[in-house]
Amino acid sequence: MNTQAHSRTRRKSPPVASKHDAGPAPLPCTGGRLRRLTRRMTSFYEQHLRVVGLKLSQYSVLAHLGREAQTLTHLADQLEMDRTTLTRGLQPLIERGWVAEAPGSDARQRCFVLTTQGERFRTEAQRHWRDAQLALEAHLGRDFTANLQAQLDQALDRLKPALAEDN
Amino acid sequence: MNTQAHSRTRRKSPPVASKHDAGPAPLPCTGGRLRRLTRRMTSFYEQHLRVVGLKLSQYSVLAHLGREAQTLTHLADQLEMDRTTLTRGLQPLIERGWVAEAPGSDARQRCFVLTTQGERFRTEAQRHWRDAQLALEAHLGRDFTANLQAQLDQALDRLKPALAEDN
DNA sequence: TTAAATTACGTGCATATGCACATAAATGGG
DNA sequence: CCCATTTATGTGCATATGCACGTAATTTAA
Repeated sequence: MNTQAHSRTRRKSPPVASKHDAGPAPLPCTGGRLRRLTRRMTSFYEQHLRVVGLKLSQYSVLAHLGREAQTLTHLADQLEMDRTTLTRGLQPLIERGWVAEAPGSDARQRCFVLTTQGERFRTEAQRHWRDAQLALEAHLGRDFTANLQAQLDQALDRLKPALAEDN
Repeated sequence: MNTQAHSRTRRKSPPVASKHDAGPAPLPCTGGRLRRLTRRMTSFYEQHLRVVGLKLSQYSVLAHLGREAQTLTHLADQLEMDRTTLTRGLQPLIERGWVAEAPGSDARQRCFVLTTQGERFRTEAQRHWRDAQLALEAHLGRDFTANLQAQLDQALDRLKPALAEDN
């Protein structure tokens, strides 16, 4: 399924370091690496979540929902994701009956809660998420993972003001 | 624009650790954090790349292209991204005249090169990318960034076999 | 109270992401 | 030389991502 059968045979012409090579060996881009790792990591989690038919993002949303209704914007803030992304991301969860709209105090806002069914489902999904998390930790090493996690959190924290700085 | 005005008023009921709270404070998910950080970081880079109308991913592709034609699959391998994602991602770059298709030895494969125009453009884009990278380093701290980078690379490396393990 | 500013949201657009499936070209046996 | 397999790629589908723009409800100011 996962066509990862690459780089098993050296290409015929050994990569000479010509100035106009095919791969100019780009300067290290932190953002690029991050995106790469995210792709792999997401794929890793989703191998476990596949049995419950969830994307990692969807699990994240469920994990942040509860029985107390939350505004779309509030939830988006919690998840630190774009509001409009969340709007669309909630759709499939609502259709599958895991999330429902609840009346809000303000006529403008849409409030969401986990349904009873959704709560049950989340518990099940959580087991698979946990498997993934544990598998990941086993694979990367406990300490390494903890370290990485801390590093990510710090970066997240330090990056927070940057986005709002010219507001 | 960035509606960061949240959590300014405590919810009426102080967050008691009730079992059914709105935000159940999900267990730490490395994948989730990674995705979060990627969103922010990407946004950071793209603030600088906006002037040249590039997404970070698009810059990444340009940065990995050269005058020597590369197969789609080969390029995808270099970028460690899905082949089909790249297929579509190349489209706008071709339309804008930065990338061109080159004849390949095999009738099946599509080969791509940077055009002369594309090379010029990439140089320009690279200046903005560099600004972003430097701004990032200034913001997070040199050492921190280097550390993070190393951490990401290690994770990337350790995660490589995992995906192919059942192949 | 009424008009202006603010707030909460939806939608269109352009990409990013990757899986399942389909196809054509190349290759390896027989 | 023909067929089964492998290889390189495309496409449909379902989401993810976020910006620009538009609108309705609410609040604020006059």
